[in-house]
Amino acid sequence: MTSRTLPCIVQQLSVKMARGEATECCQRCAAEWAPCSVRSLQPRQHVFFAGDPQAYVYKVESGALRLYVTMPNGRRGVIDFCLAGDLVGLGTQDKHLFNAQALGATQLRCLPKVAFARHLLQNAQACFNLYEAATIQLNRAQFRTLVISGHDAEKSLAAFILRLSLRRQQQCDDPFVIPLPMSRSDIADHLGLTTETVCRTFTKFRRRGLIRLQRSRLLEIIDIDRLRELAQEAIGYDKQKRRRSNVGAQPQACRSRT
Amino acid sequence: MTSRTLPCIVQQLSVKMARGEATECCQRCAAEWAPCSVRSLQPRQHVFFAGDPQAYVYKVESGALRLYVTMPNGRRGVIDFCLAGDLVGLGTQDKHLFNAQALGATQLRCLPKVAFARHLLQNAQACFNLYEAATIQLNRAQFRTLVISGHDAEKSLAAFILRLSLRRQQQCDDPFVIPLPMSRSDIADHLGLTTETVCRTFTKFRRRGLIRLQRSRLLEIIDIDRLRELAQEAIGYDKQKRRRSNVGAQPQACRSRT
DNA sequence: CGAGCGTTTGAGCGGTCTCAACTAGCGTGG
DNA sequence: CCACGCTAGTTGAGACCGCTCAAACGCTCG
Repeated sequence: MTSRTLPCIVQQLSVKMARGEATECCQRCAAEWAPCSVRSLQPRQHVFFAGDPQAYVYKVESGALRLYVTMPNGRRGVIDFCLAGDLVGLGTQDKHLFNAQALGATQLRCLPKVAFARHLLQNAQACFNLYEAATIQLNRAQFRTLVISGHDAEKSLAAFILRLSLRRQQQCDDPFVIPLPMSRSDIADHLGLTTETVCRTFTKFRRRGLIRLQRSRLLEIIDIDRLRELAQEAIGYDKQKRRRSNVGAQPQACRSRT
Repeated sequence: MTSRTLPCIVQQLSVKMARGEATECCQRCAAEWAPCSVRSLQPRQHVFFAGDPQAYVYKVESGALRLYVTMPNGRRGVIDFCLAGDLVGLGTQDKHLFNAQALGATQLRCLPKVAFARHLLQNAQACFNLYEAATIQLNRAQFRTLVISGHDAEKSLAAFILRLSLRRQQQCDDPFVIPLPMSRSDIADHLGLTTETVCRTFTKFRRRGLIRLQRSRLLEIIDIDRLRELAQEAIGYDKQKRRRSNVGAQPQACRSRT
C-alpha cells in the first residue's frame, strides 16, 4: 500500500506535536502516576467545570473527554478532545478555565496537583518532560488556529479526520478505520462550523469516495491522498523554509528598506 | 468614563494567560538571560524560517515580531504577534515550525538552546517556570481558537483589540492608546479574515464611536464597554462556573487604571 | 411499537470574500 | 518644489459559502 502513508506534513507535525508524545513523556517518568487514584465516569459526566479549583492532573486511561466552554451567547466551543493517553489539567493556574466532560464511559488517573508540582520541583527531568509535553500541545493548538481560520469546511474537516487517523496510528490502531467518540455537533463546535455543515461535508466526502461511513460513528478512510491534499491547504507549512538559514533580506517576503 | 476597567473575562484570562506572565517568569530566573547575546533586526528581517534548526530561545526586548506560516495555496497564517517581553522558540523540537519576522526595528536576546536546556535540567525551578510559561501560552492559543471559530469579524476584532489593550496595561502603558505595529493584513491573517473586512470593521467601530484611529496605526479606545460586550460573545467563558466554588472574589482580576 | 435523540437533507438568507477602483502617506528623483 | 511610484489603507458591488430554519430519516431503548 504505497500511498497509504499519512500526509507528510501532518506526520512531521505528528512526531513532535501529537499527544502521543505527551503520553510517552509520561511513561518515561511513570513514577508520578503509579500511586494515583483512578476515577470512572459515566457518559456525559463532568470531570470538572470551568472555575473549579484545579486540584488534579488527569490522564485519560480509556474513553474520551471533550474540553469545552460555553459562550455568553450560548454558543459552545469545543477546545479539544482527549483520547486515551492524553493529559488534562496541565498548568499552574489555580482554577480550570474550561469544562471537561466524558463522551462515553471513561476512566481517568488522577494525581493531586500539589504532589505533582512538588515532584516536578524535585525532579528537573520530569519537569522538562512536562515542559516538552506542554509545548507540544501548544504547537498543536497554534496550528489548529490556522486550520480553523481557513474558514473552509472541507479543509477543516479533512484536517480533523487526518488528525484522528494519525492519533490512531500512534496508538498502533488501524489508522484507516476510525471510531468517532464525539457527535457531529461536537466536531462542529470544535471546528467552528455547524452540525449541518459537518454533516454535509461528510456526505460530500462520502460521495466523492474519500471516506465511508458506518452508523455515522465509524469512519473509514478510502482515499487518504485526496484528504491530504485538502488538509494541506489548511495546515500550513512553509515551503520557503529551507531557502536561508537565519539572515535578513528575503525575496518576496522581505523587502528591506534601510 | 466610569467603567474604564478592562473586561473581567479577558482580565481573568490575562492574569494567567497573557504573555506578561511569561515575562515575569523569566525575570524571576533572569540568570539564563544575563549572558546571552543581543540581536538587532531591521523591519521585515526574519529571525528564522520554518524548517530552520531551532538553535536559540529568543526574548523580545523591543519592537515586535510576527510568527506566521504560508500555506500551500499561498494564504498566509499569522500564528501570533510577539511584543516586548515575549519568548519565542520554546519547545524541544529541533526545527522551527513557523517563520518569525520583525515588524519594525526589533531587538532580541538570544540564548543558545543547548545551554538553555542544560540549565533547565539542572534547575527544576527554572524549568518549572518555563513549564508554566508554556502552559500559559497554551491556554492563550486554545482560547484564541474559540475567538477565531466565532467567524464574526466584529467579535474577533474586538477581542483582538482588547487583547492588545490588556497587553499595554500589563506593560504599564496606556491601555487606551494602542500603537499597532502590525498591518491590516497581518491582523486579517491572524484572525482568519481579509484585509478589507478588517478595514471595514475598524471603520464600523469608528463610526459607532467605539474607537478612534489616527494615521491607521494608532488606535484609541473610546468605548471599551461596548467592545467588551462584543468580545465577550466571542471569548468564551463558562457561566456555570459561578455556580460552584468560584463565587465572589476575583482575586487579582481588577487592577483598574488610574 | 413509539419516544427521543442524533443525523441527514433541503431552501433561502446573510456575512464575508473577491475583484476592483480609489485615496492617503511617503520617499525618490527630476 | 512638484511629479511620480509604491505601498498601505479604504470603500464599493456582486458572488459564494456556511448559517438559519425546517423537515424527514435512522438508530436505540424502554
